[in-house]
Amino acid sequence: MVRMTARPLVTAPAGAAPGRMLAHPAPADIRLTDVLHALSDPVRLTVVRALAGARTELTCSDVPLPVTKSTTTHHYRVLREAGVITQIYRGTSKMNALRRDDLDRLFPGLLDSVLAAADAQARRMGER
Amino acid sequence: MVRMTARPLVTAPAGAAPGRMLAHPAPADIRLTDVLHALSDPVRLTVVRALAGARTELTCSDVPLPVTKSTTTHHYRVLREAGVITQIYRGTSKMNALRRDDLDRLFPGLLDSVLAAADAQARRMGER
DNA sequence: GGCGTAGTTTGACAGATACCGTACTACGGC
DNA sequence: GCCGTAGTACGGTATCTGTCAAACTACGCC
Repeated sequence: MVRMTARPLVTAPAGAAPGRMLAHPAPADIRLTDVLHALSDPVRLTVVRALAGARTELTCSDVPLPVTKSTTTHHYRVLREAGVITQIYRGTSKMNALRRDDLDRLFPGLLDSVLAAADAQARRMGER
Repeated sequence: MVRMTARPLVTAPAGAAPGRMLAHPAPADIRLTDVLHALSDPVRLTVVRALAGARTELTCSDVPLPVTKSTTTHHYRVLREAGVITQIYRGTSKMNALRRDDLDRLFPGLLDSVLAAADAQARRMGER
């Protein structure tokens, strides 16, 4: 049984100022209910689906969302704090990526089943 | 492509009064975000896990919860309205069951992966 | 340095939510 | 009919949540 690190993760570019550091929950602190809640919002589900389909990290503005920039900031923050994504500043942008490895290790199959469910839902909505 | 029924489902014992009828969303009206939200609450997740583990329907009070009866009523209602469970009155009680068939048809694998994730989380919390 | 852009902070708002307590309804058994 | 129990409606509370607007910070480019 491997004990997972319990220290919060911080991402920051080299030589970054404090305002450019982003705290993330350690894997051991990621809670299923927080993850499910983060994924239960339509806007955030759109973000996660986009990240899942991308070959690389995406900036916040790479994903068109039907809300303002400040609300976008809020949503990405929820995802980060729930442990669903990592974020790191790069220049004026912020790169986002799914914490696939962590999520798959903690909750095997969950992320993929949610993504598949979202695809199914979108298909159903699209054809109605 | 089979079009699913769009009419809300109503459960009621034979010859029941209106107050004993319970409306449920039709399968086509079940939304992934509503399901995920319903499952994202610790109390409701406890209910769902108990229902999943039971061989038969359970009454509301069969599942010990750390909240009052009125809050219990609220939680079961959220689950029903999200399409996660069915409820039907039987005498003074209300029988609850997971809508496994509907959920598996709409979102294949989702319920099982959430249940497995909840098991994993509980194991982790139990051993910490 | 100025400018434009990505993203943030702050405050506000309206609505939702989990929770409780109280009084109530409906039922089943005696 | 009475009693006990399962569950509900209602009102209230405190908190949360998604959203916006406005002002702001940080960066990269010229």
